Amino acid sequence: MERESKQIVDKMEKGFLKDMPNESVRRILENAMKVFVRRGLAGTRISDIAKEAGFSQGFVYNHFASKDEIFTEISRLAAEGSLRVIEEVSGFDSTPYEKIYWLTEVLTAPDTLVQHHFKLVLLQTISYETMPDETKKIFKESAIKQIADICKILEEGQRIGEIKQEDPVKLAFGYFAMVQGIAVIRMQSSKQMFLPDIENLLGFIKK
Amino acid sequence: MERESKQIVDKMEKGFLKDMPNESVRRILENAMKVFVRRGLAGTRISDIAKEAGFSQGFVYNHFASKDEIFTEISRLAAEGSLRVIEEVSGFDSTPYEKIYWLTEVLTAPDTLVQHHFKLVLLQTISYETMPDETKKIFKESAIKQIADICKILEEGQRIGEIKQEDPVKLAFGYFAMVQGIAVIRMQSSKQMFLPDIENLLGFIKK
DNA sequence: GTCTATATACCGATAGAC
DNA sequence: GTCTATCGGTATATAGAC
Repeated sequence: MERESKQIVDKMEKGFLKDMPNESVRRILENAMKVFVRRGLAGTRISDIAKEAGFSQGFVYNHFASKDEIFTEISRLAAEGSLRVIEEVSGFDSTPYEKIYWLTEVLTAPDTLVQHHFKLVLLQTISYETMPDETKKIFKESAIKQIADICKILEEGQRIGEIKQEDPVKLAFGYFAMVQGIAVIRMQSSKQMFLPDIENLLGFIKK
Repeated sequence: MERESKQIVDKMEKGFLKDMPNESVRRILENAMKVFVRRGLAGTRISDIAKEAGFSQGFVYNHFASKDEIFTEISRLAAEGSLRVIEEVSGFDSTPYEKIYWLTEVLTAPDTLVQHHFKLVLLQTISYETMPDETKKIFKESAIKQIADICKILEEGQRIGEIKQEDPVKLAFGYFAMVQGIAVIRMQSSKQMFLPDIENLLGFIKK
């Protein structure tokens, strides 16, 4: 179980790194992601990103046309990575509840691309009006697909009596509320984390 | 039960309105709170706040010295209101689980000061570096007190066998993760809300 | 009390040097 | 390939009019 979730996380991080035109672009995106999450979109200066990546301010514009373009690119990568995880787990040869269990392990693991996705979703949520239209679209579509994928697993679980008999959409929303909430708590108390075991957290889903 | 949670919410909103030096200040703060949550701290212009409150841009400076001062004042009010709710519920003449149940009802009710508190906490979390030092202090102290208050209720519940026998700190963190998560989901899908009943959500706490 | 007009500073984006 | 210098726009905060 432990090894399995590590494998998924690995596969994701690889997905993030591949398809990068060059090393500079990778370094900019990787560091921009960190800074955006610490300062918000409007609060992040190009010079902040440049500094974090170890470049000069002007250099960033050799690879990206604007701050929004960087942010959009990051959002796309994070959303794709996050979706890939759910698909990965869906394909597992195990029971629906086990799939959800693994998924939770991966989604709540610290310092992963998925965590960044959650953070970007939060950013999007909490300063919606200032977001580029493109990222609004990206996150919306990604959210719909995620809910749908989880629903599929939950419904299968209900059929074999593993999951509580309640509206699967409600359960899926509740599930994401919990996982998002954990991401928030994790950001707030980066060092000490006192959270119930996954088995406990999933109490409201299990039959 | 229904009436009770409405009463608490009412009491809170009153707390927010009272002690305001004058109507203009109240209108500015009330509208600034809305705008900050939609645009973030850095993304909000003084002119945005003024517009939302129906004043001119310059007028805001007759009552506040800076954007940070407005934000700090709002944070203080929200944190105080949120703490007052928990204290209110703690004083109820009912069992610990019932207290938690009511609290959840209040904390997840839409369009309340508590919801704004959650949103401001999210803002604080997701753009920490750009926050005034004063608000960092406010939210940190408020969070510690909240966790402590919840712990007290949970421990009492464990003594009488109503609450699961697990580290109460862990349960409290899990509880706040869930409630925060619900606030996020609520913001994302303002119209349709598909969430499991409170009774279900509290499954991971109840014995 | 409330608004309009302005200075001052900062940041995003460009252009040009090495 | 990377940096420095600079322009132009925008937002904060102030000052002064009604």
